[in-house]
Amino acid sequence: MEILIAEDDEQIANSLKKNLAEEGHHIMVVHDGQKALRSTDSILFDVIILDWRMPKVTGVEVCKHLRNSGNKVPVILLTALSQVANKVEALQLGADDYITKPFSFDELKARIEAVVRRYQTNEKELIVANLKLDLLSRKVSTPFGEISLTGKEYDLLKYFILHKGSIIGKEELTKSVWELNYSSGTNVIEVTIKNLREKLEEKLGKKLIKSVYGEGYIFIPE
Amino acid sequence: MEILIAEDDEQIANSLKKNLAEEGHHIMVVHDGQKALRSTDSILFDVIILDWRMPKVTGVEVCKHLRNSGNKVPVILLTALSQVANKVEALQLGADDYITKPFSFDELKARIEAVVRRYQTNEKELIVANLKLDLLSRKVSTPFGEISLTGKEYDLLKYFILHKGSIIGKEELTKSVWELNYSSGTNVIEVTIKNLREKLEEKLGKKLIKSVYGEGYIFIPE
DNA sequence: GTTAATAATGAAAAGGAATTCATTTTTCTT
DNA sequence: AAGAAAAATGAATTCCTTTTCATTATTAAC
Repeated sequence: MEILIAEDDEQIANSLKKNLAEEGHHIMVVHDGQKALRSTDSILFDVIILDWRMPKVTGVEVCKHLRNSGNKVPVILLTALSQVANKVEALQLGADDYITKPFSFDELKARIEAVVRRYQTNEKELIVANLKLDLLSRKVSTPFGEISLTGKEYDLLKYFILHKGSIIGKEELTKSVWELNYSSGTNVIEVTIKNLREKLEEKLGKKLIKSVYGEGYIFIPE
Repeated sequence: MEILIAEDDEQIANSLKKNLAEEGHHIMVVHDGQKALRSTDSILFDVIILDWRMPKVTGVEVCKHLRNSGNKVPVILLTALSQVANKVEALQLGADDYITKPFSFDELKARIEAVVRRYQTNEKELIVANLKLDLLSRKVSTPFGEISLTGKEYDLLKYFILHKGSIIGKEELTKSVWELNYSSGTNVIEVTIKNLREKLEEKLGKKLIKSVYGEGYIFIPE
């Protein structure tokens, strides 16, 4: 798992990094909220541990920014015992959990597993390579930002992702994506695929949908 | 909301019942784990508060039983400060959260709202009265057939259902449903609500969305 | 290299969703 | 009861999505 730790106390940060790395996770540590936000712009983490009090941008502000940007990565806040009232605020602002210092590593580990399990078993996201489809909001995000797709483009992309690695013929697409709304004798499929390709390539810089002459298309994410 | 409290300390139980009832919730209190399990057999709760230590069946055992039966109702465990190691166990056994005594009512209230919100938004369907929203396909079905909604109408209905029983102001709707696409100085909210009302009433034969003059709207499914 | 079949492209048209507008109705205060 | 504020309504307009169209490009067969 990719874990981001934002903690300005170096002793705590190092201890967490060491213990979590021993569990086989990939850990990135930053020491202020601004760097935390910058990291989330280009890396998809599985969970983020945020200290409450940090220089420049507080943990709560980081969390708020993530949620406002539509980023649902699990967030655990580390808090001091005195800040009870703020815990209410934190949960309301979108944190998945918080832990009160001092805490045991086992406790943190269990909480990480719990929030990640809830996140992963949502089955409400399709993640492939650098693409993440949120199946409820129908938003498509990448490390380079969100891709704005129309309804048809979204349905088409979802179909491709669910059948990645397989050649999909045009007739299959008419039945599965267009359903009853398809008129034969037009090239609406080619046009829609072209538009989807443009949007994906603009963001990801590579071609994910390949043509197979006379047979159809195949989605290869890498 | 229907809330089950399983707590053998009568003082704590009564205090929680009183405070939560004042928030408008329906509270059932039992004093041991066996009665808690029996209650869950016949009542669908929105959330369950379980004390860790209880006669006959402990809170952890109740939780374990629920999860083994496939019951995903949110569970919050109340624990004493000394029982850190068992907290790990509790989360791993499927508790959604726990609170360490002593705690403030505001903290409990916030955690209840957080786990219930996650529970409600985790499922792929929202079911309320005669309406069922399929959150993936965005189809709305009733016993009398499917209701064809536009994207905006669907988002609006979903928001109402997620906040049923609460008055929702127009400004809140602009921020939550329209987000950045809202132009002040128009009556797009009123028009969209009117269109949604028409479709719901045509199918269900009753008015679910009520106006509160000068404040906003409230969704009451029954 | 040529030809036919298939795919891609730029632009326009069609259709539907969302918003705006003008007016009417309802609600609350006085 | 009257007037102001808020909400609802019918219809039109605007905007966006989807499809259609004409043309060009690419691919495969010969």
